[in-house]
Amino acid sequence: MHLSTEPAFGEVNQLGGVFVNGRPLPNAIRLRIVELAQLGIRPCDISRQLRVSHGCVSKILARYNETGSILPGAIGGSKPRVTTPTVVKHIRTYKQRDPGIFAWEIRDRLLADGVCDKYNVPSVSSISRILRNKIGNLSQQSHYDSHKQHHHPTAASALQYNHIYSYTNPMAAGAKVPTPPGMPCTMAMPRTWPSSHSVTDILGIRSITDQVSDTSPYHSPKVEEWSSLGRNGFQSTQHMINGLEKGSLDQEVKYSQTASGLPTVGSFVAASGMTPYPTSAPVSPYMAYGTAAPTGYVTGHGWQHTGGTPLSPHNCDITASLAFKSMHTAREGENHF
DNA sequence: CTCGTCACGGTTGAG
DNA sequence: GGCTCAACCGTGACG
Repeated sequence: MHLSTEPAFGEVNQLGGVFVNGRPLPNAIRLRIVELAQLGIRPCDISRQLRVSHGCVSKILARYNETGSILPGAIGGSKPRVTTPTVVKHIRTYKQRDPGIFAWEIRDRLLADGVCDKYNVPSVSSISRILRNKIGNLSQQSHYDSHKQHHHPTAASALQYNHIYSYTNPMAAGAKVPTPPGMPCTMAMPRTWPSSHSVTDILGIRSITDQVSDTSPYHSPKVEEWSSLGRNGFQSTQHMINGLEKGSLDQEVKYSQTASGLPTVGSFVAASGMTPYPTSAPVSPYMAYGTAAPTGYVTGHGWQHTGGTPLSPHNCDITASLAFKSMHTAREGENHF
């Protein structure tokens, strides 16, 4: 995007829809795409209605069909080459036992303990980085030992994810992971590499600090991370709706399509209980993406019993039709160390 | 007209 | 702390 004076407010595509180059569409829109498709609306119509390129609609639907997830894949980062969860865990342990331990000593111990061999042992600098970035506050973090695997996005942390362009997504979007045929999964892993996308996730440390003061009107969604988070913690289904975190969805409401008359929007939209884009909404390009939408939509998808969970205050008729395919299966694909 | 695909310019984040 | 690079993104165009 060309920035003249305006920060990253997105661009407008040929259909008049707002998008941000390089960033995923908001979950609310992704979800709507899937829902409309399930209502029998053709992709080309969905594209026009939501003002999302048909290529994108096609991609999202294809992914949904393949993985059962509407979520985008994990962006950025790289596959841990040496600092696998196991390695990190050991490093953490060493550090806990001997807070004064040097990185090189850790390295030696990793070798000595057979955790790594000479080919995959992390460099001293890698270890230092891990110590610095991930295990910095051991004294306060030791409690993670007991339940790091249950670390989940709490309401508090969820709040941190409230960005205009936010996704909180506990479950991953996992496009890449080969979903076993006939086993659609909403929680597909975003990456093929083991367990977590980030070491921090492995440690159960995360989140808030990363997200905190982010005032950018268009801040990164960081879905990816949340995906990772979710992998460990999405058990806390009470916050989730169909793999989406309610809070984030609410926020996504802000994402907007510059609301002004969509040609056919009315009819289709009505079908799904969606209100037309409010034109009066406050005006950041991302505001006001149809207030009713996300919450209503997401609610009560199959994997949470469809019948209006406490989570689905706005439960709407679409619910049933949106039965997200066999949800819970996914974790099978997860690697543990 | 519809839809699958892909080059492109972009962002992200672990290493 | 900055760089690299491979992952992902949605658009737009082509067939």
